[in-house]
Amino acid sequence: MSTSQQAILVAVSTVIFALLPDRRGDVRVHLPLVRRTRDPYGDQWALPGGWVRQEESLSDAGRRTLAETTGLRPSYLEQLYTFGRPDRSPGQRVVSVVYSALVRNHEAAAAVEGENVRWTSADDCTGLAFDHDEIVQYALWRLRTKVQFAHVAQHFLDERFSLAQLRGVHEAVLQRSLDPANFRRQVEASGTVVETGERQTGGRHRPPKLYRAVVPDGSAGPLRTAGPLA
Amino acid sequence: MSTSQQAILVAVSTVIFALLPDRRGDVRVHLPLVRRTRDPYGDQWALPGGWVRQEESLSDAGRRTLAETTGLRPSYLEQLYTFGRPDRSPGQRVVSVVYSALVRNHEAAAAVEGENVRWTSADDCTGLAFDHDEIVQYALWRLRTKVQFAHVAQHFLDERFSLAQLRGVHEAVLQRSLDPANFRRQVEASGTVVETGERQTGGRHRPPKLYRAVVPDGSAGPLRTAGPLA
DNA sequence: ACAAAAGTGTTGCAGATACACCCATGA
DNA sequence: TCATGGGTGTATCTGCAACACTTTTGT
Repeated sequence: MSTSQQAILVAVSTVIFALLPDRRGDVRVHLPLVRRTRDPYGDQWALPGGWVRQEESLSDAGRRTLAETTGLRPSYLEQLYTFGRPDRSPGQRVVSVVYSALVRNHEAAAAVEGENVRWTSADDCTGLAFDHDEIVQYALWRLRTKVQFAHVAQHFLDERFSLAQLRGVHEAVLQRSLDPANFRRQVEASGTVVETGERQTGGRHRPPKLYRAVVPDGSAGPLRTAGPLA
Repeated sequence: MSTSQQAILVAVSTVIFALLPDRRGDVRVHLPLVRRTRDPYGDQWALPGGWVRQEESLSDAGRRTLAETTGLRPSYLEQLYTFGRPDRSPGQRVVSVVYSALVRNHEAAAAVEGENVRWTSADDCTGLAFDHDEIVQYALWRLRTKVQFAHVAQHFLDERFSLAQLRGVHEAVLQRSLDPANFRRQVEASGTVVETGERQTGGRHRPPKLYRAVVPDGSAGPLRTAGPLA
């Protein structure tokens, strides 16, 4: 036997975060779920995902299955963790490589909401199929402990944004208010966003400067162009 | 088709770090390599690893294949990343879940060094089979950017250790010298190590206090008993 | 007594927080 | 002119790096 085992299936799942208003109008972290149609956990809600095909990369599989099930097309997926307990899927052995991404609100709107796709508040999202509850908790913990200005700006906001918008994003993610003055200085010191020279007019107040994110990103996985300490 | 694909193989590899003296006597980060006997990359050096069996968890597979190839048995494996480029193994599609661990010197000595197992300095370790060069670089980057007092103490040192020993470990990992006074304060402030009350006698100098690591560890992956911000 | 390493104190710098204050706009 | 949020200045606090200094052992 040159390759002693065959019967392990490789799947991908995706945890997609967006900032949407909940019933009370507060902006909170949400994620899309899909209803399962087949039997392990039939009819229950689960993370978007599917099988990895022979010739596609893991992240491509994540992108493809996400698009197929929800219509979402995030630009950048980050690998989160690989789950492989032998009993995590009844009947067959499945190893799931889980990816995570952030999407802008108008991209989130592209999701084909309906009978089988639904956005849920990430904090009270429970009772999912398989070990997906655990996966969501871990993804949320990672989001909150590793927020970076440029990263969040680039993926939750449009190309140009005001610092107030960026602050709003951080406040929604971290669930606490931040001092505008100190937030501004931190962002400026980080060097990861830069002024565009433009201003946002139209509000009933002084028009804010607009910024854009700088940095190619690739922060949290192999293939970094130039990692820290390198 | 209930499960559309079958032909992806799941493997594990392990990057094991130990602090060993190099030819010049300097303590440096080393890792064990095994010589491949079969053909993709036959005779070349590679990370220890093997196929995941049907009924074992991914980390158990890591433990087992590491023991089979090298004789090493680290207590705690941490998942590093999952590599799955379609072309990373010639001929067949292989997804490799990579784990990392730290071992004490006397544990490292348990490795069956010989014709087919060799410890190498991690920094000038190149020309490995598959994409293993890339994996080693990433593991090393993670080790150096995420050094934590308790974590390193627990896995590189014996149960009781002096702060000088702990400092020596950090200096070897980070490849620079550290101020003893500041190091002591940082460690004490971290609260992750605690005095045992004992002292180390026998050196030709003032006997240092001995410490031991506190904390259940489980720091960098799901299944944390109580993660930050929880 | 001396060497060597353990351990303590002190100072200066850098970044973060808190908060007072001024600025520009729409209504 | 006032309400609203944009934007600046500044005192204070906190943590860390640097380094001088004292203490305790073995020889």
